[in-house]
Order: sequence, then structure tokens, then C-alpha cells
Amino acid sequence: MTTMDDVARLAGVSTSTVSHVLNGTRKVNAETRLRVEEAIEQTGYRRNVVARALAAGRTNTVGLSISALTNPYFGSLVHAVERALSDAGYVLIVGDSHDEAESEKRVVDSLLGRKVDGMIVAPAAGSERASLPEIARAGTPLVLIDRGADIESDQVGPENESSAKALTDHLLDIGHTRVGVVRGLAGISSTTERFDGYVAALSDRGIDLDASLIVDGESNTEAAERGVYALMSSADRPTALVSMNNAMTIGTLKAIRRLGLSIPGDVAFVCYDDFEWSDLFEPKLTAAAQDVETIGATAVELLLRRIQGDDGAAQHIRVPTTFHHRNSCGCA
Amino acid sequence: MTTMDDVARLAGVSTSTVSHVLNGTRKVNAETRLRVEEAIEQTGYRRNVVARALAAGRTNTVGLSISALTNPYFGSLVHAVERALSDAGYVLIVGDSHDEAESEKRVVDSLLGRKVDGMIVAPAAGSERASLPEIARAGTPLVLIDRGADIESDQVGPENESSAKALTDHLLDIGHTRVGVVRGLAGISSTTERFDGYVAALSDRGIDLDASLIVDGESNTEAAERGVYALMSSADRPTALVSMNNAMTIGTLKAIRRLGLSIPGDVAFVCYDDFEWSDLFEPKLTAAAQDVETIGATAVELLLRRIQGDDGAAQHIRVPTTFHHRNSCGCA
DNA sequence: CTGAAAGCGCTAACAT
DNA sequence: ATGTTAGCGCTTTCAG
Repeated sequence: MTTMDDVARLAGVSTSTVSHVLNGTRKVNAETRLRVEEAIEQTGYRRNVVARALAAGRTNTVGLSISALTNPYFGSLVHAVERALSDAGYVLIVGDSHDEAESEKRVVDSLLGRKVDGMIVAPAAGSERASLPEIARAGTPLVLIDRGADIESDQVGPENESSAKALTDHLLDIGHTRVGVVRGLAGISSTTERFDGYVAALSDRGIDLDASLIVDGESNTEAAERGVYALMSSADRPTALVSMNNAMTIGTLKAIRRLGLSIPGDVAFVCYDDFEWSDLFEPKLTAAAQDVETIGATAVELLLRRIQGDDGAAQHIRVPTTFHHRNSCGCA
Repeated sequence: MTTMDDVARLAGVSTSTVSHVLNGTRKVNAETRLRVEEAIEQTGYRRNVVARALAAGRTNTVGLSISALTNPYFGSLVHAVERALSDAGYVLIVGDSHDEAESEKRVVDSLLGRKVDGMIVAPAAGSERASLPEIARAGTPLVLIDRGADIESDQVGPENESSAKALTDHLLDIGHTRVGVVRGLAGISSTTERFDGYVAALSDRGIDLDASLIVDGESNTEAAERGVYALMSSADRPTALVSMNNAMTIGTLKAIRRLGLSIPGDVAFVCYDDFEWSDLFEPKLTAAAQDVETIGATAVELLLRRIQGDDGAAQHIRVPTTFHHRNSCGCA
């Protein structure tokens, strides 16, 4: 493998000069620079980023801990983050936390050991007490994405409460009074906030919260399907349903289909999160769509600012959702 | 930041001993080990993976170059690869090639500079002449995933030709003679092979290939939608359609919907690639499903073997698809 | 404008 | 069973 030494020797200069032409870190005689560039060309030299990182004390690398890469929503998020970072000359290392604090800790540990310059985390339930303090202790810049946590750090996520309220309000507006809700994984802020939005909508109209109308979908489609199946099999089932994320939506739709119920005829339906195919589905789904691109880009922006040394107050940014009024709500 | 020196000093041993207890690379007195472990605990020491990599000459890192993380298919693939690697103690670095040889070259360069121990690549069109030779020159173990290329290296992908043929055969079996095809991005092996499967099915029945029935969906949903819209607007449109990957399928369905045509009434439909929601969609889609888990795990297995020094002949592995007979083909 | 040389934090001979 | 030490390939101060 060719090293800087080889290049220096071939060009008849010191490694220090080679390093400087490579990095543009000091003025170099045009002619010398040319010789160096030729030597690089000739040898096919490629700088060893590992050695560079060790010497320079930064890796130009950012770590991302995220749950469930399989979920298309997170897939898009990773994509958005990756693009923003690579535009800024950084490389992304992703770890999947499976939404468990313990496995998140492993991911974070590994990332920290790799001396990432910064970290973006979609915190699992319980990570305030597990990985997040470690990151703080290591002094690594951090921004939370998608969900929040009760710590001092930048955070970027979608608007949850008011969007969930708007979805629920819509069902209420068109006359429903028994509205079921399918909520996501317990213990994470987005679940709580979206549920709060649902509750707020009800309470605005003086409707009491009915615990029997709440389905806990945990993290997965299957749980949501089971829960909705049970709920919708009951005698006094709700006339409308709000689903709080895309996995919940798939589960819900499967259950409804399995029961032979029709949307919106037998039950009106609205959901948080949009799908690429949501206007393909019959009926088209009325949904609140997140702006994943903006969320990802914003997280990166905040993080880079921290990496560059900004130590202003922590920012909490909410990116608005877009309400897509289609026909699963049944008010055409 | 605490280093091995700090730990060694606190434990009253040499750094070499610390290193060996950390790595289990030589026997150390139980008592000494305990002292070291305590010192590690006390200082909150975490080994600097960058320094380790430089000294040891390996990074325990694998690079993955893939196109379009947004595509749920690739999302699952990344997920599968990540899991298999992390089980083996490796960390994944992902780069998005956007299916362009040039941007793939950037990704590969960066990965190579980071001294990844191995590389998994879903080659873009033209990468035989761009990034792949570089990887070979660097001597980095490589396995191709999803698509093949005409080089000497391990390759893992889905069964394409026979699966595409089976899909087409099915339409032919139930009496269609004018079968349109929506193919994927030109220049990559999966597109070619799947198209070959379509052609083979026709030729088996003595049906001539009709160029007017071929839609080139390029890489994206929009192109597929436009192409199918045009095709299905024509007077003598086909009575059946095969779509060759999930992006093409979404485009096709959008076009059909836009034209107000019904499946399978106006046109029978089958597709390569399955969706999580494919039995939610009405009608349920008849599809050939890839086994992404197996593809990912196999790629990792082959790669690790190479990393461990195996230099046997290159293997080309095809993972079978599963035919899901549902009702978009209209032969219920 | 350029070079010499001291590390960055760790691993792995080589000694003892 | 443990310690000494020479690097790994680069960056960056300090001299010139």
C-alpha cells in the first residue's frame, strides 16, 4: 500500500508538504505542488483516513442510532441525513437500535469508540438513563431526532400533538363521537404527544376518554392488527379510527380487511404518516404526512453547528406535517 | 479523555497488559486482570477504535454501497446486512450511490480510504469500469449484491430470469397473448435477466416479441407511470402486464388508476417484488417475492470468509423467489 | 516556502 | 506472567 512517504520521496519533498497540498493547509509553491500532485497520480495514492483521524483528532464521521431500518419512514430519514452529511464532507455510520435501550447502548458505545465527531439518535424508550448520559460524558455533540427526551440537547422532530389533534378533530367535525385510537410504542415521546393530541380533540368537545377505545400497537404491525381486530369485533365498536404511525396503519388495515369491514362505510379512518402508495390504496387514505427531508436536513445542520463549536442553548425544532385530505375519512 | 495509559497506571501494570486483558490475547493472572478491570470501570475507559485500527491494520468495519436507501427493498437489505455483520462484531458503513457510476465511485473511494475490511456493493450501471477495479486494486475483499457484474468476485442476488419467466408464464397460461412488460433501470443485470425471462416465456409459446409492448421505467416511479399511461391509452393495448420491480409496480398502478382501468378486469397484472401491503391492496397482487434476509446474510457470510483469507473460486449465488398467487392476475 | 520531528492511542513482536 | 518498545500513517508545531 502506498503511503505519504512514498509520495514524498517520489516528489522529492517532505511528508509535511504532501500533507499540506492534500489539505490545502498552507501555501505551497505552484511548481512543488504540481510535482506532488503528479506523484500522487502516479502512485495512485489514497490517504489513510484512519491514520489521519488519529493524528488530527477528528474523524469526519457522524453516528446515527435509529430503530428499525426496515420501516420505510426511517429508511427515508437515514437517506435524508446521509445526503445532508455527505454534502458537508461527512460520512455516516448507522446502527440499528431495534428500539431497545440496551441494544441502543451497544450501538452508541461502538459509535463513541469509533470517535464519531457527532451523533444523531432516535432515542428508544429509556435511553435517558442508558446511552444518552454516556454521549454527554464523552462530550460528543448530539442531536435527537424523531423523538424527544428530557435532556439538554438539540432535538428535531415532527409536529405531533397538533397534527394528531387535527386528524381527530376532522373525524369529530364530520359527526363521529366514538373514535378509536391505535397508538404506537409506549414510552417514546411521539407516542405520548400524538395521544395527547387525540385526547385534546376529545376534551375540546367535552367527550370523555374511553379506555376501551384505545389500542396499544406496541412497535409492530401484528400487535396493532390483533388489537384492532378485537376492538372492531366488539358490539359497540367505534365508528371511526385514528392510527398514529405507519406500522399501526398497516396493522389496522389488515384487521379491518380481515373482518370484512369497509372504509369509510363501516368505519372512517385517518392516519398519521403517509405512504408512497397512499393514493393507490382504495379508499385513498386521509393522512398527516411528515416532512422527512426537512427533519433530516435540520438535524444535520444543528449537529454540524455544534461540531464547529457552537454552544448556544439547546434548540427544539418541530417540523410541521401536511394534512392530505383524501377519502378514507368518508366526508367526500 | 482517558487512554490506556491512564488505566495502566491506575492498575499498576503496563499498557501491554491492559491491551491483552481487553482483547483476551494472552493469559493474564486472574488477580491482575481484576485490577485492570477495576481500573477500566473506575476511569470509564473506552478503547479508541481508531488508534486500534491503525495499529492492528484492520478496522472491523465493512462498507456497503447501495442505491436508493429510500426504496424499501434496499432498506430491508441494509437491515439484513447490518444484522449479520453486527452478529459477527463488524460495523457497517453505508453509502448511497444513487445508481450512478460516478457517485458510486465517490462512495467507494471514501470507504476504501476508511480502510474497511471488506466491501459489499450493489453495482450501478457502468461500475465495472469505475469503482470495481479500484476495489480490486486496493485488494479489499468484495461481494456484489442484488446485481451482478462481469468481474471475478463473489456475487449474491435473487433468482431473476426464471422468476420473471414464471410470472409471464402465468399470464400466458391463463390465455393472455398480448402481455406488456415494465422493465427497470437499463444497464444493470437484474433488469436484463428479468427481461430475458419475459422473452423466454413468450418464445416458448412461439409469440413474437412486440417492441411496442415494452415500457422502460428507468429507475423511477414517474417514468414507469408515464410509460404505462401511454401504453395503456393506445388502441390495441395489452390485456396483461408484468412489472419487474417494486418502483415500477407503483408507477404502473398509478397509471392504471389514472386511466380508470380496473385490475384484473381491464388488465391482468403480476409483479416481481412483494410489498408489505400487497395483500392489503385491492386486488391483492400476484407477485414474486425476494428473500432479502437470505440475500443479506449470504453476502455477509461470503465476505467474512474472504476477510478471513479464503481465496477459493468466486461464487455466484442465486436466492430463489417465492411466488405468491393472489388475485391481480384474475384467475381466481 | 519547506522540513524535521514529536506525537495521536493502540497492538504485537521481542524481552525478561 | 508481564513489561519494553517499535511502529501503524498521518497532522502540526516549531525551526529555518
